[in-house]
Amino acid sequence: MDTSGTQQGANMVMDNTLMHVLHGCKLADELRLCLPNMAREPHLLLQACKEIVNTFNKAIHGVISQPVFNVTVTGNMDKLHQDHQDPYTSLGISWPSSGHPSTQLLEADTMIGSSSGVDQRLGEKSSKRPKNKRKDGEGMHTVRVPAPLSGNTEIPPDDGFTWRKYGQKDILGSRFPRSYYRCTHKIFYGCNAKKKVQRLNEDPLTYEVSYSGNHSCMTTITPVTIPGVPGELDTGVSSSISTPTPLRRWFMGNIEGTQRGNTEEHARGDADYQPSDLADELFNSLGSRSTMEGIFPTKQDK
DNA sequence: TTTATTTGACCTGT
DNA sequence: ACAGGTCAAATAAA
Repeated sequence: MDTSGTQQGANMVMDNTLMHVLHGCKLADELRLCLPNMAREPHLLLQACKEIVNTFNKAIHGVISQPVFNVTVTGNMDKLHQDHQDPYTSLGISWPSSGHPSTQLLEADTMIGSSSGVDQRLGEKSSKRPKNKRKDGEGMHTVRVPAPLSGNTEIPPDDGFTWRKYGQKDILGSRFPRSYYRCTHKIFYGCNAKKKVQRLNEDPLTYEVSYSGNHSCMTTITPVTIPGVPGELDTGVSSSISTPTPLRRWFMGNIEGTQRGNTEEHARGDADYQPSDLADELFNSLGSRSTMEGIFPTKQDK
C-alpha cells in the first residue's frame, strides 16, 4: 500500500489548517488593537468576533479531518463519550460557559466511516447520474448547532464555509424541510463537501447539520511560497515522517523561535515573518481578487 | 450580467 | 412503491 499520497494530502490539509489559525491570530490581533474604538461600534465588534470564530472554525474542521484524528474519532464515539470528551475538548478547546458562538457544536452525534475524503458516491461508472449509495451515515458526521441568537433564525448559522443550496426536500416525519448544500467551489475545484441542514422537530431553534465529503477546495492548494523561503516545494521524497512544506516549516520555525525566546540568529527567512505577515501574504497579496478564486487559480482561468 | 435560490422532476437504494 | 438525494430550468437578487 502506498500511503505517501494520503500522507501528502494530510499535509496539505494541515497546511490549510495552520493557515486558518494564523489568519485567525491576525484577525484577533487586529481586533485587540482596535478594541478601544470597538466600544462605540458594537456591530463592528460583533462582525469581527464572528469572523475570528469562523476562521478558527475552519481550522477545527481541518484538524478533525486529519486521518490521525479520525483514528480516534471514527467508529469510536462511544469511547469519546465515555471519556466525556468530544473532538473539540480533546483538542483543548473550551467554549464560554455563557451562550454559544453561532458556530459552536452542541453535540457531535456521529462520525462514522472515513472522512478521508472524497465523496465516494461519484463513482467511475459514468451514467446519467452518479450512483447514490445511500448507506446511512457513511463518511458523514452530524452536529447540532443553535439558530443564531439574533437576526434571522430561519437560516442556519454560518460555519465558516461558503455553501450553495441545491435542493430542499420535505422529509417524512419532520415538520421542517431538509435543505441540501454543496460547497460553492464545487464547480471550480470539484470540491465534494456537502451538508444537509434540518431543523429539529422538538427544537426548531436547533439545526442538525450533516457534513459529508471534505473541502478539496481547501486541500488542493499549491503550497504557498513564503517570502524569504526560497521556492522549494516538496520534492516528493517519501518517508514515514511528513516532509515539511514551506508553510509548515515557516510555522514550526516560528514556534521554535518563540520557544527559544527568539534569541537566536535566524537567517533571513522563516522567523522574520509574524503570523500577520503570513496571513497578509496569503489573503492580501491577491490584489482585488480576495475570493477563493483569487487564491486558487480556476480551471476557467487556465 | 452574474450568481444564488427555488422547486418540480428524475434517479437510486431500500 | 416509497423516501431521500440530486439535477436543472426558472426565477430572484446583487
